[in-house]
Amino acid sequence: METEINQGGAEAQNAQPDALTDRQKDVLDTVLRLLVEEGDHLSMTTVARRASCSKETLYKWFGDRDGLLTATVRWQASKVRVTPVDQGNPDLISLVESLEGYARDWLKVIASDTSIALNRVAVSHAGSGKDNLGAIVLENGRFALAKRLKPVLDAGRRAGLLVFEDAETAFRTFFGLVARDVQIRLLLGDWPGLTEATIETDAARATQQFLALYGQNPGRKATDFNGKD
Amino acid sequence: METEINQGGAEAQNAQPDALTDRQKDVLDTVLRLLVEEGDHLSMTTVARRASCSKETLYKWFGDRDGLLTATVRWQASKVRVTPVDQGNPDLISLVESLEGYARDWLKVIASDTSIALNRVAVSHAGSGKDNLGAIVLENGRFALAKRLKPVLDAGRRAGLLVFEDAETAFRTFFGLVARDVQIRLLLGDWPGLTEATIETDAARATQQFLALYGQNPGRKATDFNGKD
DNA sequence: GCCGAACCGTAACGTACGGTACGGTGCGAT
DNA sequence: ATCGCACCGTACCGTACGTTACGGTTCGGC
Repeated sequence: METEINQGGAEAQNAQPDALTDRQKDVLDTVLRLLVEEGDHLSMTTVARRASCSKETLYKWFGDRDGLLTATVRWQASKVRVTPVDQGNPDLISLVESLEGYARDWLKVIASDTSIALNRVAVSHAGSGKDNLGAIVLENGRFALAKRLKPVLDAGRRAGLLVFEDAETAFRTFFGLVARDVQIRLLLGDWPGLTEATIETDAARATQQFLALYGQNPGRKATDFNGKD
Repeated sequence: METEINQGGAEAQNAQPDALTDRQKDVLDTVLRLLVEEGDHLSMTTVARRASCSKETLYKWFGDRDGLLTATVRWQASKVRVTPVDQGNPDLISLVESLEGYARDWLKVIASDTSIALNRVAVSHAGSGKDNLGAIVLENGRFALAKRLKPVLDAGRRAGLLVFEDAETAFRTFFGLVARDVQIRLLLGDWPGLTEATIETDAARATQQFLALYGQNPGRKATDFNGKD
């Protein structure tokens, strides 16, 4: 191990996930596991023991506790990164499949232990602005989803299958129809009973509802609320 | 001051908000203000100093730190309790007004500093199950809204204005259309730009969308997704 | 005027934890 | 062989904070 993640000497800085040693990734995976188990309550000593490394190494690599947490969030984010694929001119079937797929994946993500744990610590830290965990989580969660979904929406509009003025507003409606109260309930410790089966039907229902609102449909004046807000 | 809130001697217990002295309410209001200012980071010493009371009194009244936080959440919850009014046989105008009103109020609540602070601390505590702050917040937030809204939905159905099979599912859709990504973004420190004006238009948009999905409308087969999920 | 209860302010205690220092080990380079 | 380096394990330090203890003050009841 020759490189330190921190730049600038004494100050803890951000770590590029692609510049991580395998060993460092192991440590961050341990932190993730620990976060799921005991939330933000983890101590540097616990991390060091569970990761079989010394605290000195932790501080050398990640600067301080916040740096370790930030690197962990970045590391998890880098693991789920997906490249958006622009579909040229979809038909209704493929559009529905696409939307349902995104809805399914999103529900699976927000219902996963890791996502819940990460969002919890990010929410806790969002209060006192020491770090920007909230921004990172948001950037790799909700905003990343929007970036991947908007090309699909635009393609649907170009193909005449969707009617909307502002892709952002359309996306946020889709987001609301998919997530509903699930995420906040999970974060607050409630268990809305998300199984594989309900995720499937929820994704289908959200997609159908979205199409009912934004689908090209001569019988309904949808433009009343499809504009920018 | 003669009564202690705790029952059972050494253990910290829950406090009925209606059995609170004015002085105790003052203290809890101070805690609320402090929570907004510095989040979960508040210390008993800070509370005592800001509330001009002794730490001994805090512990006598509320048992321990968690008891104080729990009492604070309960106290805030008791302040916003509203009695649901069952409307007999509404017309479309009053139904729309009702729904828009709930949407407006809900958006105002989740965008308020107090709600954000309270939800943040509840989310933090939801990880390690020491207390049930998450359940309390949920019970007085999302579930209270459902309890107040369902009579309205049922009345709308009885009047033939709404078509749905399960009120819970209909409510969750309404919830999703209103809240969308607002709450999670606020909790994570993002600022989605909720002003009085946008809240107004958002509430109207959500209501229109909800009516498009669940409103009685001959031209559209809505029952495809209006069932129970 | 006196007593006791409730309360304030503060000092004190114990502990947990973030952060640092230091001795020891394995290993590649020379 | 041995030097340097990255790392492990652990002891250690300082501090912040939850919790308790205690002396002093106010105030209602007799």
